[in-house]
Amino acid sequence: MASIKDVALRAGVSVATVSRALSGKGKVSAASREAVARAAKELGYVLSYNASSLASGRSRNIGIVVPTISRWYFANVLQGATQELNERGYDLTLYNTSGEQRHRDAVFQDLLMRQRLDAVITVTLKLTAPELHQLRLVGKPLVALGGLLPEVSTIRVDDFNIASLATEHLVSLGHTKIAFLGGADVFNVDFNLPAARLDGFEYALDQAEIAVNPQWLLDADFTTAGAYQKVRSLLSNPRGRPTALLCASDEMAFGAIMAARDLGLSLPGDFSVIGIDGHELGELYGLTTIAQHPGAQGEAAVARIMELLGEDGHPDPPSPAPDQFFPTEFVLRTSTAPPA
Amino acid sequence: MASIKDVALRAGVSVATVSRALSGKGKVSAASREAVARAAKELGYVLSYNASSLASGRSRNIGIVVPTISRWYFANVLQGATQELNERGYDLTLYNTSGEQRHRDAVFQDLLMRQRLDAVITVTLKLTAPELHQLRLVGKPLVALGGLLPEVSTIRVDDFNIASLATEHLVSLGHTKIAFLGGADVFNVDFNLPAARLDGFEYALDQAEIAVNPQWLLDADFTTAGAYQKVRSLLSNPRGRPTALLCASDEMAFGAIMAARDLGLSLPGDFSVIGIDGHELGELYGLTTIAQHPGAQGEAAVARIMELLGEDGHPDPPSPAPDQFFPTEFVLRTSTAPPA
DNA sequence: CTGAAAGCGCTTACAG
DNA sequence: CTGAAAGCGCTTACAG
Repeated sequence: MASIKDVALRAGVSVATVSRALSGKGKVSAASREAVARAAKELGYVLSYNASSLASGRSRNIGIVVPTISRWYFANVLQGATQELNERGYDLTLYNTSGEQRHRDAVFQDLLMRQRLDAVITVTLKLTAPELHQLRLVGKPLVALGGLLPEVSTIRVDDFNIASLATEHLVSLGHTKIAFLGGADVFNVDFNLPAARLDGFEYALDQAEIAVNPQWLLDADFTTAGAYQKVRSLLSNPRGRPTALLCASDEMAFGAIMAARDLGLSLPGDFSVIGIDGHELGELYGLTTIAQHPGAQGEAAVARIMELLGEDGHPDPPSPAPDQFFPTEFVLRTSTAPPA
Repeated sequence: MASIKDVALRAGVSVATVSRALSGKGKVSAASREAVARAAKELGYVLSYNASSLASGRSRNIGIVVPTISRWYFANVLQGATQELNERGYDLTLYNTSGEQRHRDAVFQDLLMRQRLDAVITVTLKLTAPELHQLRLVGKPLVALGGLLPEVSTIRVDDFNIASLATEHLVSLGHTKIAFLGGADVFNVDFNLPAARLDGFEYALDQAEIAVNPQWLLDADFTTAGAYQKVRSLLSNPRGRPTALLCASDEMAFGAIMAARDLGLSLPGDFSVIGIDGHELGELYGLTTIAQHPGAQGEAAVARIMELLGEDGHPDPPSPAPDQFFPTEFVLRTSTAPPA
């Protein structure tokens, strides 16, 4: 492969001039610039990122750490982040801790440390003190998506408020027998995100002076199948069942709807369901939900990283200021209605 | 951050010895090895991958190019690939062409070319001649997942056979009025994968001497919602409807099942559905399907890459690609039964 | 088994 | 505006 020397030789200038011409930094005469461009093109030259990074200390490479990939929220965050990074000419190095401590250790102790990254985005991961310390050691910008980390730039939705709003919607429809399906701690994702949503739920009920039935506070594993089982049991209790349910994720809400239908209940007449997420399938299910746009969150995380890197050459999408919550959207469909 | 020099100084040896001790290559006395290990640990030393790569020509970094992330198959391929790579101490650089030519060009013309990778995995992408040429220029091992590429090591399932098997299953149950729901070309994924599955379908019907009804050959966009619309129309045709349907993906099969139910049909009594994929949700839907284990495919792609890189990481003389089909699995559940 | 030294391919003060 | 040169932090023949 052609190196910068070959280009310099062919263009009849020094390597320094080639570097300046190609990077656009520093003054270069129009003539030199053109000669370099031509020579580079003729030789099919592409610069070595390793060499460039070593010399300049900048990698144009962002690391992103996720607890899993094959779940709706994370796949969509990645989708948004990759597109935005691609747009800016950055590479993305993907680390998947897979909820396994062994993988997680490997990521934080080895992979992340190797100075190949300009910055790091963590998604829904509660870093331990040693992990945070490690990252600080490396001295790279860090943005946390989906949860609060001490002294770290964070992008997140207002889980408490989302759950409270969803609950208020059910209450305003006239429901008083309302259940909550939260998520158990999975993937080492322990931001108490489920807890914040549960708090919002209880707060809204409290405001409406509706008693919380502890039997109707459930947990599943954030999957459709897991929710199906729980809700099926919930609705089959011979001592009575709720008329409405708030699910902490849309995927769980799908399972809830399937369970209700399989039991012969008609929706929303017999049973109202509201989710949280904004999953594409929600439309088909007629699911009322609160959309949180994970793709846009991924983009926002990248935009914030670029700000931190001082890379403001691009018209940044309106990323919320550091201490604001990422905006969400109430989507009314047909899975919620007044109780029969 | 501590550099190799600092370690050498502290351990009282040369940088060459440090390099050899830490990499495990070359002879080093036990005493030196130990001194180096201790010094490195005390200083919290991690080597610079950029410098290491530049000097050695090896990156311990694999590129993977996907047409999208937020679709079941791709998310699961990535899940498998990241875990396997993590296990081996490799980084993964993720490129998402997003089905947009602009992104695709950026990936192939720029990002991929920058010599930061040891090898490349492409997923369900039919590379153009220039793209293949570019990749060859870089001279890195290449593995194609999900489709056949000329002179490229390939991992793929036998789409023709899968579709044929699924069709035979319906035929063996006694169905003669069988429809097929394929996938339109999306994401620039144009391996004629849908075509291969259609061919298998038609072949099996032909073997059974059952005529293909051209009205029952449908296309959707591989999404549940898209399939729902198509199947709803299919089943509402007043001139008669099929008693069974083969869907080219499980996600589409879910849409088909939802459509049939919404029309008041009972499954599988009135209508049998079989999918292809092995999606987790299939269990909940009782979907009979042919599982293709994308996570395992991702792992297999990584394993093949490692073979191509050779044990010491240097490309071996190209051995003939072991062009076997990736194994799939027939999963019988309750969505298929003899026609009423 | 070990070290001095060349070299990987760039970037960037520095001096002109 | 331009070039010579030092340096980024490693690896790896080469010679002991």
